[in-house]
Amino acid sequence: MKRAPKAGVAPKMDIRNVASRARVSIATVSRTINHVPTVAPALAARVWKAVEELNYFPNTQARALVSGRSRLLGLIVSEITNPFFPELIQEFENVAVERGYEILIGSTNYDVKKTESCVRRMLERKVDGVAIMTFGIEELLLDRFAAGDIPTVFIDLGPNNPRSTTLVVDYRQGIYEGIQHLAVLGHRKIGFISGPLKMRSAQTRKAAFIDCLRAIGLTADSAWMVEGDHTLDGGRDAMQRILALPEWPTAIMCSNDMTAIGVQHELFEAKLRVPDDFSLIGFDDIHLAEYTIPPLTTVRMSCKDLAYAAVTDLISNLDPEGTPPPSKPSIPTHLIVRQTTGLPRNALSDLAHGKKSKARAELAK
Amino acid sequence: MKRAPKAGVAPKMDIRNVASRARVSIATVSRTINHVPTVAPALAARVWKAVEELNYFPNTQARALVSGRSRLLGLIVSEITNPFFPELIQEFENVAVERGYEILIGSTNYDVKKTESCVRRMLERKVDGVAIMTFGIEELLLDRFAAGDIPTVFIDLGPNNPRSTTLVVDYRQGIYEGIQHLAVLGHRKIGFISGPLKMRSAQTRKAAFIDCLRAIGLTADSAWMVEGDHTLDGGRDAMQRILALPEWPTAIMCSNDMTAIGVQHELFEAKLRVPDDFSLIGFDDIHLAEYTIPPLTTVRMSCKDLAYAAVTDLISNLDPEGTPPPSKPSIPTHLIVRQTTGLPRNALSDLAHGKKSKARAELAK
DNA sequence: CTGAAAGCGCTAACAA
DNA sequence: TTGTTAGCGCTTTCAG
Repeated sequence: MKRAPKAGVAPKMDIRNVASRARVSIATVSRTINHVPTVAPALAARVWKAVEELNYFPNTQARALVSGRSRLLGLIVSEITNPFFPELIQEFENVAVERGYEILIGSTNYDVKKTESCVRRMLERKVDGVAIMTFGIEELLLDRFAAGDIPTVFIDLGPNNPRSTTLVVDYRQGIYEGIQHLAVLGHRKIGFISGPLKMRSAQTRKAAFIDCLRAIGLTADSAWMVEGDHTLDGGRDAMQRILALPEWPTAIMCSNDMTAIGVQHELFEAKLRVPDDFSLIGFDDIHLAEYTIPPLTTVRMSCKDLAYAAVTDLISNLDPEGTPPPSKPSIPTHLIVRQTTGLPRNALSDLAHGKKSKARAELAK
Repeated sequence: MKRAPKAGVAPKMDIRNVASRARVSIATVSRTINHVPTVAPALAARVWKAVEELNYFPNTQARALVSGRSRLLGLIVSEITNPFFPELIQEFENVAVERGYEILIGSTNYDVKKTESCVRRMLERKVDGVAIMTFGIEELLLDRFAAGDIPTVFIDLGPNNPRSTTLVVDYRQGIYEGIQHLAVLGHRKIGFISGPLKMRSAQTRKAAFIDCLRAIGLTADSAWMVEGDHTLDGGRDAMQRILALPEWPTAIMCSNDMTAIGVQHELFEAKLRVPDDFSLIGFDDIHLAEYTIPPLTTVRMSCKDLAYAAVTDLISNLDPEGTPPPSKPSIPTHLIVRQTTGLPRNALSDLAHGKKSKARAELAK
């Protein structure tokens, strides 16, 4: 325990201390710190030296108060316990921190009360911008932030507001690849477990599914399209409902990976096998997807891309001088084939009976 | 689009607007808002009315600047992508928000650079307190916060500092139950996959494992105690190392659920079965544990309890007038039996040959 | 019980 | 180029 010159508590460093130690005015310190170019190198050097020696760093609150910018970014997700979001949060945080922003996280849990609380907290803390990554537009969110004139970035569909940008995800590509993959394997009866349909992006994914089915000449059977809620429990319940149906599909696409994991579980409980009895495709490609048993075939949507685009858009919307928001390539998605997809059940026996020469032909590929 | 009297942007409400509308001084408004009891009810009523009408809420930055308290709580976790932490974060956030605090999340990813960045960010934002839930004391964290005189709460082992409290988790109980459970099933060769041993709590859990083994008359075989890193990949790799051993244990305890899921995956890839070839016990009981295939037997540690205790301790450490930190019950853990534990492999055939009468006796229970 | 006034630490005119 | 100064919106003495 070395004797410290200063007694335990840090001696409250402020800009004035630095100024006097560097023998300049506080304005010069401020300029130096903020990299205003008009500071004489000699002075700047003295200032930085003092900063080092005193281990000074500016008071964020004061800065925010006077500048009106908090350097806080809001990030609203639907459910922090869905592993997709932590992955997204991590990426988001990385790039935000790198740019000098802190992030405030809010989880809506699909709950109106919680959503309102999120919005209010963000407004109160005066976030400079907010990313709404709930994959579901809630008018609620929209209006409140628009009213506060806070830049926002939404997914899929946002307000038509200059302060707001919209990230568009190309769901269709990945879903198409998935369906194509199933079709090649011989599947003709494909079910779909959607997200909560009150969310726009759940509808979008479902619509994409239906379109893609049609594109390869299949039609969607509405009995096989059931609504989930993007959770494990939801996936399990949805699968239960499908199993209660008089006729079963041979393959199922899920609106996200958690749903698919719930389905796998239900199938396990029902002593049904994946992919022997049911082929299964998820969506998101969370890290866990590689570890399910068997490993999940899924559509990858890069949360890295999403996060990067979100932060970038937000920040460029804040710094008017910054480059204008560049062209918006849509976030791509594509299929990752693992082990939950295989031939439809009975395919082999059907083959043996020569019933499906077409399937055999495709198998041969 | 109704014509708004005010043009789009909110007309920058401040305490002065409220004051003039309520025909009182700003000091009175401040007192009212802060529930200082000495405000005449009549005035208070006028103030609240004005607040309502103007839809006013105080500027957090200004408040923080003058009061020196940011109402921000830091929460440092080791890895936000480990599902245990989002569950913890959610609980933490719930109780913090309820008490009027916002939280700043930092994820260290077991990385020194990132850890330092976390600390610095928290310090810069002037958090009122910080919970270090990394399950691993890093001297680093300690010193920095102690120097800043910021209240902290650690898990397992923290600094001996009045501004700092320590949450103690009763690992032993749950681990003991787990080992007992395995022993009753007839397991005698039990392996352990720890967390990163540079973390204190990983050592603690391992020590608890060894002790419990001894307590029921078994001894730990050091070859079967391998180091993991609390991740899926780590669990998989650790299991690979175990499978490379000349002799295998019949059961494996893991230091957390992610490790166990990694193990399950590796076993699946190796065409080994759980629990037929290996019994498996996890730790944490994340929601997912119920959904693995087969569902994971694990030791539950309530992240709700943890989060609640952490926030409570922190806040009571901030409000000197608040109740002094109450007695510290340790966070309990206990076994949740699901389907990854069963008889040791060959138990049945051994029985048939009458080799293990002892096992038979226990089976009978 | 209430109001006037002095800052909290910093940035951004405006002068020099 | 640098320094002086006026606040940012709020809390908190200190008088009244």
